[in-house]
Amino acid sequence: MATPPASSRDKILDVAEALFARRGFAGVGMREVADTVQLGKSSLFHHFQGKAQLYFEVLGRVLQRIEERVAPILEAPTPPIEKLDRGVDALLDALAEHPTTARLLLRALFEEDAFPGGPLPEEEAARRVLDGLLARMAAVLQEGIESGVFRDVSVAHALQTMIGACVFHFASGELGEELIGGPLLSASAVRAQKDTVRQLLHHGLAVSAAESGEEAPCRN
Amino acid sequence: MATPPASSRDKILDVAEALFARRGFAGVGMREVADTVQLGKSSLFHHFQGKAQLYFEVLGRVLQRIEERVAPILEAPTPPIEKLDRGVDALLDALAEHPTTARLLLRALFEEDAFPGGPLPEEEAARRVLDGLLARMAAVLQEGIESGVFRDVSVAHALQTMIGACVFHFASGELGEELIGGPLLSASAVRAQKDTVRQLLHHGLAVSAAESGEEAPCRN
DNA sequence: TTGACGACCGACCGATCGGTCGGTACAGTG
DNA sequence: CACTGTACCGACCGATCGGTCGGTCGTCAA
Repeated sequence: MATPPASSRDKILDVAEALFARRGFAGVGMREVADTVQLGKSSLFHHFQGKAQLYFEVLGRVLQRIEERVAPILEAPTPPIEKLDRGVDALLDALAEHPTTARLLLRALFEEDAFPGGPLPEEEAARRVLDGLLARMAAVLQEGIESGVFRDVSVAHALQTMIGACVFHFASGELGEELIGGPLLSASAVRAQKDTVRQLLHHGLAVSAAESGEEAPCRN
Repeated sequence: MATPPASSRDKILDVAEALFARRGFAGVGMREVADTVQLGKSSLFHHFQGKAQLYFEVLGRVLQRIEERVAPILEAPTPPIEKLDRGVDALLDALAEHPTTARLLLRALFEEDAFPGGPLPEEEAARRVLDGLLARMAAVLQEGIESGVFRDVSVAHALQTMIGACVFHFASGELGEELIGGPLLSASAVRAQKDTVRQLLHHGLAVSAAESGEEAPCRN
């Protein structure tokens, strides 16, 4: 339709995503976005109504990407422990795919001051995607607890703790890289983080066979 | 010295802490800080060299508060599992005490763009406090793993996951309040979060008696 | 050839940004 | 009394902010 590789609109969204993740909504100027895309600042307002709309469109796109990966797994007719396992796996994959995602989402969580002029439709759309995802995750936990395969913890608190455990690694930036001694998104670091989270949840959330009755089956 | 209840300097720090936590470094203007403290904007520059110095002084104060609570526990001559238990407890208490702390720290983690004019002394001081705290936490994990009471996981990854699990709840804001259906910092919510984290770590990180005792030791 | 249209731009707007400057009020000290 | 230092302030600075406006250019249909 427009430029050969990607439309200007998509390029703006890509650039804005990276910048908003790095510096937050208030820390990014439309001028900076425009310069990076190599467009005039006025052109941004041709594609988007304003800074806020651009921001929420970026946010919605990111949430959509995650939902596409995770939601099918949580809806599949599989036992809750498998949903948990594969859901966490898919979530971490999604976070690892784009280096900006984790930071963008955490920042968005903090940016809860109401924007002037009432909520934009893009904001509400993004919110709906997030709420749906959270509800599906909570349902899995609930199901696992009711069927006795998960410990009897508060669903809400377990969900919050789980999210924190998953997301933090990918948002920890320089600090995390110093801790780990290498890039956060290297194949090995992602694998190690998956192992850590899986192990923590398997033993920490799921009731083990040893506890529930028989012996402890050793896997992997 | 100055005003009866608290010095202007401290009031500025208090207000700045709340505002930086809510809107981030770029989202807060010196004017807004000054208005809230009911001082002229110029007066802020009498107490602090500039916005960046104010910011890092706020950050350092927060980290100091946490270190004072947590460090003694991590240094005590107690078994690692008890250090973990009581350390997490103290950390969560510290986060619960000031509603702004968790957000401020997470935001600071993202704000890693170098500030113009090289790093300020306040920035380096805050960084040293944080590094020391992280090193002590890592040491506890290392000790636990070497003595066989913790699972053989990557110290760095476990540390990151643990921090995420602890901090996220207190930073989750409106979203978290909707999830748990009440204020994040109520006594009951804090207790529930402590229980969740403790349970997750106890079973997920520590090797249980059932596992380590008789049957085949589960490693990987 | 004309006209409509989408993409794009430079120039500009009022507001706000971090920060400076000169000055006032006052407490303490000799 | 004069002098000094601290706390504080209003006015102001250049730069940048989000956003608007009028207009140009190339494309495509009639």
